[in-house]
Amino acid sequence: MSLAERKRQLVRDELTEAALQLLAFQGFEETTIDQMAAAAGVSRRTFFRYFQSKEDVIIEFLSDLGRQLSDGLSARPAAEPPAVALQQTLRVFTDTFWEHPEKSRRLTKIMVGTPALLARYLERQVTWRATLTTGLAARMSTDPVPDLRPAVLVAVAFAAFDTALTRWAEDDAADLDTLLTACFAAAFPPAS
Amino acid sequence: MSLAERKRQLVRDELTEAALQLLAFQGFEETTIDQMAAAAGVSRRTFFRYFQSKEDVIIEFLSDLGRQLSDGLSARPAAEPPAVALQQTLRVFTDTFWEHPEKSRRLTKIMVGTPALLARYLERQVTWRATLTTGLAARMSTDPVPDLRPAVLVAVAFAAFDTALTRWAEDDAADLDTLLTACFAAAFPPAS
DNA sequence: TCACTAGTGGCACACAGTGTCAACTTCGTC
DNA sequence: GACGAAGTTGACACTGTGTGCCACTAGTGA
Repeated sequence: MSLAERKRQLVRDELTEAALQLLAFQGFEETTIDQMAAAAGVSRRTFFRYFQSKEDVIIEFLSDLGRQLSDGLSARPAAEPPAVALQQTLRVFTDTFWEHPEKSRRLTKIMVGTPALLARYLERQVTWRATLTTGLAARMSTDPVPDLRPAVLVAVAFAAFDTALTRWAEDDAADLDTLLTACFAAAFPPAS
Repeated sequence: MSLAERKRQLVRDELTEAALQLLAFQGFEETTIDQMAAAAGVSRRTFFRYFQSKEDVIIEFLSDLGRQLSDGLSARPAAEPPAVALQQTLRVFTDTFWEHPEKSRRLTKIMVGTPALLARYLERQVTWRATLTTGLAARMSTDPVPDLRPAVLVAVAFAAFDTALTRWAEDDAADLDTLLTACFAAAFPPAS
């Protein structure tokens, strides 16, 4: 990695860390971009050269998850039933979270507890759903336009995931993997 | 309704109608509040006395649906299985839409197609989910905190609903009720 | 006629986000 | 080491959202 790239990464990290520090004891709404930029020692204009919006500082950690998700689904064995394949695909989240457990939880709590951030997350989820739906339709060898099943299955999978994630953010003692398994079991009853 | 109230309603209607007119051939992002206010013949300041945000002009039509949803669920017979009760509860949407079919579809299309509006809708759905979860837990006579099933069932119901709604917005020939039934059938397989 | 109230417009302000430009750093090339 | 291209930055200006405040007006009742 070149010097310029490392410098860029440094500023980026400084910015996110400063943002998290401020958010921790002010809320998200109460923290201004000027404060985050000042705390990181850069100008407001520079902030927007690293992040597209105020929300992006927090949401960024799930930026390239879209590609990972579609890759994950196509990596699952073709014989696997949809519900299992989807559950395993959504493990990219738990895997990513596992790299920085305490930070992930902190971010998730903030995200779930802040309407503006939750909205951005859900907005992004819509695009993930679309890609996974086409992927699932392909492996089910059906056309997602007349056949609603792929879209519904993906939506149900995310419904289970969101429930697990929300609970995980609320309950510090909970384990995300356990919650995920429980939610998928409830969402996809044994018969399916 | 008093004169003052009717006047207020008049301004409100004028404002939403003006907004829809503008949105129809500009986008949502491209339309400013100044334009909407000017088109309705009021000041920008007055706009914010009727709507909390730019999004609210469009999203408003699902404002008191939260209460209707929880009322709807508690009105369902106790013996009814959760999946059926939830599907019937979500009919408040189709019922509401049925009052102004063409307008509802227009609004839904705009909503589904505009990230900012979709985000607001999903944000609101989160609160609906919470209230329906407590309601469903009560009728299942279980505690939603350790028992994840109520939350998951509600989430799955909305997953089915969203899929139906999205498809309905995309396909002009489709019937929302038919789509809803199909999505619920796919989300809650006969075994459950 | 005199308050009282609700609705309104106008003004100022804070903040998010974008375009532009001049200054500066980095890096490869001669 | 000098030089120019390319990338990074700060400063400024500007649009647009959303809010607080105050003065004005119209209707309402005493």
